[in-house]
Amino acid sequence: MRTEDDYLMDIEEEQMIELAELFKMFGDCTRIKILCDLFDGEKSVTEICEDIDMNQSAVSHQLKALKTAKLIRSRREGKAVMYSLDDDHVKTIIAMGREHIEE
Amino acid sequence: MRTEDDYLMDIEEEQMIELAELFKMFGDCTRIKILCDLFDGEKSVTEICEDIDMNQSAVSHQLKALKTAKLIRSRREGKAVMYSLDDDHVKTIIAMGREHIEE
DNA sequence: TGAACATATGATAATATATTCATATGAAAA
DNA sequence: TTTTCATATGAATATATTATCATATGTTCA
Repeated sequence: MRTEDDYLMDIEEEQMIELAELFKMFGDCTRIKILCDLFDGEKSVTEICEDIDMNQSAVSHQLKALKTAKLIRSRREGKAVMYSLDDDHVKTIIAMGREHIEE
Repeated sequence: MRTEDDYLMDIEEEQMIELAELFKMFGDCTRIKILCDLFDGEKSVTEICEDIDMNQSAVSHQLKALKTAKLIRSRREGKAVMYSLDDDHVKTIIAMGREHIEE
């Protein structure tokens, strides 16, 4: 039999998994660089590649991951695809991280 | 020759790596559970194991990682070792994460 | 239409990470 | 002082993750 407690525990479990998935996005150097790069505003894939000095394929793969996590969004502009931050919390989270490591 | 630009880039690079390392700590389900569990305050390893339903060895390994990242601290009390959060930013970072996933 | 540019994607290989098991260390109590 | 309880740790295995390569898709312009 499934008690209400079990149910609540599963909710928490689910949320923990989601939280971990989210923070995983910040836990990779390439992705963090992309996010920070987008602090300046919307940028094309090519621009991002140049800024963070990474090849196009690697960047595209990570952009996809960040988009799936709803941290960035994209729109096409001619040949280019422009990416930008899609969540105000991104800056806050990274700012908190910076404060932590600066201690 | 090493220009000042290179130097500054390396600083950023270093900080990005540190940031990613930090967020990696939040990017694992077991560790997130441990951190959230410690929101209640100081707990022994045994308590944590029970709360998050994980075996002692796995928990100890992750506690070590969290401690190295300076997110938690420990003190011995008799046979037990008590762990607690070591940084105010932890709660804020997780709170921001929660807000993100609740949208 | 096809050449040129920009981006995306699947497969693979290299690397990193987490859990488990066995055991070591450390403290307290019998 | 040896038994028991609590925690830590090294090694091994299993799994996940990332970058790279080759190539596909999509867009513009000659």
